Amino acid sequence: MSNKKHITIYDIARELQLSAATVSRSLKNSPSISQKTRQLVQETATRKGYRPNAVASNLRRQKTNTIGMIVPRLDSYFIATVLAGFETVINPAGYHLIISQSFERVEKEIANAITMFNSRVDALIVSLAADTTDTSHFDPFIAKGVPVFYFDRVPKKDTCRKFVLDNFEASVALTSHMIEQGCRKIVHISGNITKNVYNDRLNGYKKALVDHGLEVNHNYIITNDLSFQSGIEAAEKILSLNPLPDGVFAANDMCAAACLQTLKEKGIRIPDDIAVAGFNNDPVSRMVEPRLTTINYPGDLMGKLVATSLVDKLNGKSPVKISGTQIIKSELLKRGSTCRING
Amino acid sequence: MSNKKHITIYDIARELQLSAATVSRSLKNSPSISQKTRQLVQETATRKGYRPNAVASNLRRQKTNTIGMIVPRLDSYFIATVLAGFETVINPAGYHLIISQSFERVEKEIANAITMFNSRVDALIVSLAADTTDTSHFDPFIAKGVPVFYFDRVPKKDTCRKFVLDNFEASVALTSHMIEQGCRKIVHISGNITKNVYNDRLNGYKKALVDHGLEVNHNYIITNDLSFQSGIEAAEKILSLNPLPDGVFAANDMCAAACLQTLKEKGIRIPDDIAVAGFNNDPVSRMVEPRLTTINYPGDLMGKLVATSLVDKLNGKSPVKISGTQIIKSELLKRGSTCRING
DNA sequence: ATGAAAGCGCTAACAC
DNA sequence: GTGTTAGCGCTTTCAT
Repeated sequence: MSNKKHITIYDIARELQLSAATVSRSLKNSPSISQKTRQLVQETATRKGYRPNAVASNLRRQKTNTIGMIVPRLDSYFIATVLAGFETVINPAGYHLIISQSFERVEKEIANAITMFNSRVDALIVSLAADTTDTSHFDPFIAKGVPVFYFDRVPKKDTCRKFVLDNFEASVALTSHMIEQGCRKIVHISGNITKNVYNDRLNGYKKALVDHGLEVNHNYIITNDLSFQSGIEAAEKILSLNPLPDGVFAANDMCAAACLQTLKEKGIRIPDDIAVAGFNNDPVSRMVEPRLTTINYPGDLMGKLVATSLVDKLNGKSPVKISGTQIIKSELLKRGSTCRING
Repeated sequence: MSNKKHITIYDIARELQLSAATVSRSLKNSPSISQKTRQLVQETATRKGYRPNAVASNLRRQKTNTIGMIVPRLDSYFIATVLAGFETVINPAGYHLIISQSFERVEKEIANAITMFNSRVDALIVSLAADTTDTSHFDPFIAKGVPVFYFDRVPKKDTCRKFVLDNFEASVALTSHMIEQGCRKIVHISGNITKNVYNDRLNGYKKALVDHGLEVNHNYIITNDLSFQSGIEAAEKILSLNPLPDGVFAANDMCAAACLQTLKEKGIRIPDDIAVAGFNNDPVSRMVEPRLTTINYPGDLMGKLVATSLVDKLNGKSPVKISGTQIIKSELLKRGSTCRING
């Protein structure tokens, strides 16, 4: 913390011949203190370089005004936009954020949860790690009445508060669009299907196929970690399939883009030979050529919704909703990588 | 923080007919407590669901074991890799991280600095906002002996500890490579040149031109915010130049990629008509076609270096270095967007 | 090997 | 309008 001494309210009190209580009240502009005293205290505080000790205040108030957030990784455009939206709401409300990454591993997620709990965050926001199936490491928060909200990667159980995109509907819309463009043999590249987001996308894909009288071919479903590298490997696998597929729908843009690029390098024409689509509307979706058809995932909006709902709850403004799922409408962005008709 | 009650060491002490001091010591495995008592206390703590109150401990110890980090934005691949590297070093050392974003604005950076100070972070790591010129908002940390380390976007003054890439040398190497590929009229797209990173890149570009007997044409230097959108606008500006440039070196990959793509759409052949290069080795650099020549910016390594140096200092293992700059070697990645010879 | 007591800096009843 | 007092939960000297 420091080696040199901090100025405390006692230092100010002594100098002004006042009690610590008066100083404390003046500093927070309590109306029970005279204008004159308040101003005097505030000036003195500024002059002496007083900085309130939030640690002491937090201990005394039993509140930290800190919201903890645990996310799989920070290097995702979607997460970054959620964070941006989230902060714009909670900061004016007097809260700040502490962020940690699980790196997609439960053990780290558990460790982070413990740290957050011990730091006495006022609320916890979580998007689950890839291999998290059990969420009992968040139970202590619930038991102590600390709100735990999930977004994007949420648990199955419905005794919690969740914010998700309409992954299923988005996937149906996207797959249907590909079918309308003439695709009949569509490969789906999925992530870890124990996660709602990937499972819903997979199910939406299947539903659209069935609705259009197409068969679900299990050889056409590839599961990997949706990374850049996996996109390249998926492309190679796709090229080895017989008959050759005429569409690829990957569950994120990074993987879709890498796949598209690799297919092109192998001489496949996009979208004529194989149409390709992604998910998330990540900046990379506009970098590849042709641009990637994808689903707009409004992270900023999601961040704001979660934050607003949370702040309302922390301020006791909303009825205490322990559970409930808020579903955010997605938007299909039709772009060159799937549009055979208008090129 | 909570509405229901937390278990404290007093609860354990009462149950076991011990003093709080003994419980506290047992919990941290102090050798002055008998094995038997220690084990008993630990078992009881687990059974009762005891969770140490870090807030109280921090207040008492005058140390939070928390490192604050202020970055311009989180939606940058480089920053994300720095964070990943940083955490892998500080966590095992018993520290955790609190992150906040300045969104490239000083006012937010100042507000974040105040919050970090009041939260009594044990150290502060900063990469400056675009419009930060004065860094006096970090003085209170210095005054209290809290280490402040800068990385990437660092202040000019050398009375601080900094970690940077060899931006100047990297830029010289990249520009020279373009000249060797036959470029004679190279446009440079720069960011805010009050920032070392952009200023150094600009100067490296100029140096390489001069070294090769080429003239620095100020119409060929475009300054913007290096965003995707700015890349598109820069491309339009470039196409309006007479004579048409034969090379573009943008100070980051996102802008370079957007520019490359826009140029291509306007019928320019890359690299034959115009060669394009970026900076950072962001994933987008491998998404465009041809792939973008760029400078590898090892964020992971930088994060680890900063963290190691900081942990050493916090543990008193290193001589107290108040200042000093550590320069990290970059690497030129020659790719299709500039290579005319082997295409 | 264990306990008593003080105090980190702040806030909030409760007094007057 | 201001002061007194107690205490948030923990750690640590000093005793024993």
